[in-house]
Amino acid sequence: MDIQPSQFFQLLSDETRLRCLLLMQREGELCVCELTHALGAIQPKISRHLAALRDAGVVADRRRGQWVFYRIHPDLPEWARQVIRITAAEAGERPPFREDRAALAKMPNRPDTSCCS
Amino acid sequence: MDIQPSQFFQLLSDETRLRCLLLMQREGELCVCELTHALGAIQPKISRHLAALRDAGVVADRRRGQWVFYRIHPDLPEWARQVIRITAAEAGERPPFREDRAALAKMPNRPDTSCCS
DNA sequence: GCAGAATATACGCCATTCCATATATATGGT
DNA sequence: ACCATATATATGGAATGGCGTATATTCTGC
Repeated sequence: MDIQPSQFFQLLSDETRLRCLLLMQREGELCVCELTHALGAIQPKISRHLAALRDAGVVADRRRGQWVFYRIHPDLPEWARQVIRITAAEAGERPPFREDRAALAKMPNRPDTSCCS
Repeated sequence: MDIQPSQFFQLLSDETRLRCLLLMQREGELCVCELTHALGAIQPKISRHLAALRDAGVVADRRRGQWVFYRIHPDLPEWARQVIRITAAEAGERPPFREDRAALAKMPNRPDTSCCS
């Protein structure tokens, strides 16, 4: 579970992937439909980008019922976690990242809260 | 002189650019021929990547005689400098970054030292 | 088993990026 | 002015990457 710096940065270079990662950094585990709603994107687009992050070991996925929850991989090397943390601190209060969190907060029927686990 | 995170990461996602940046992080100012020698790359390749970094404000250039020296831009935002620093600390002792420094150290007639300034 | 919801993948298309070769520009020494 | 060195850019081709649409898979509730 090692990742080359250039590959890691390549994954962060896409705004959709970066928005997903920063959202996970703040919110913890999120399912595909939450990310889809928060970013205002179509589902295959989110799934495709999450697959890229998963294949590289940057995020981990966990199925719970019909939902699949993604989170920053617990075994992600510390330097990579630091990069994500620093970026979240810098950009987290600015568009489009701030708006992503706002949209997520307003999402109705979020799987975590709407139903028993 | 502001840079978007995704654009910054896109620039770091190319190994040639990353090697140049980490080398500048360690060595300070370097000219094109030093980077060309250290990476074992052809000159237009190095120039092209340096131009991309310069156009984004990630590095600054300074002409001194027939040489052009590049360095990490002094006005680069702190979060971006941190990302570079963290990456240098992580990868600096591993290939190919370690070898780049070794090759640079063995380079004959480096412009800084071979001649009066 | 079937219907519907959530997620994943396949496909074709377009945009971007990287490359090496060739050429242009700038500087210094004579 | 001329030549050599250092650097920059232009160009065309190959590879990569992102996109939306369509479709496949996986699960839940019945």
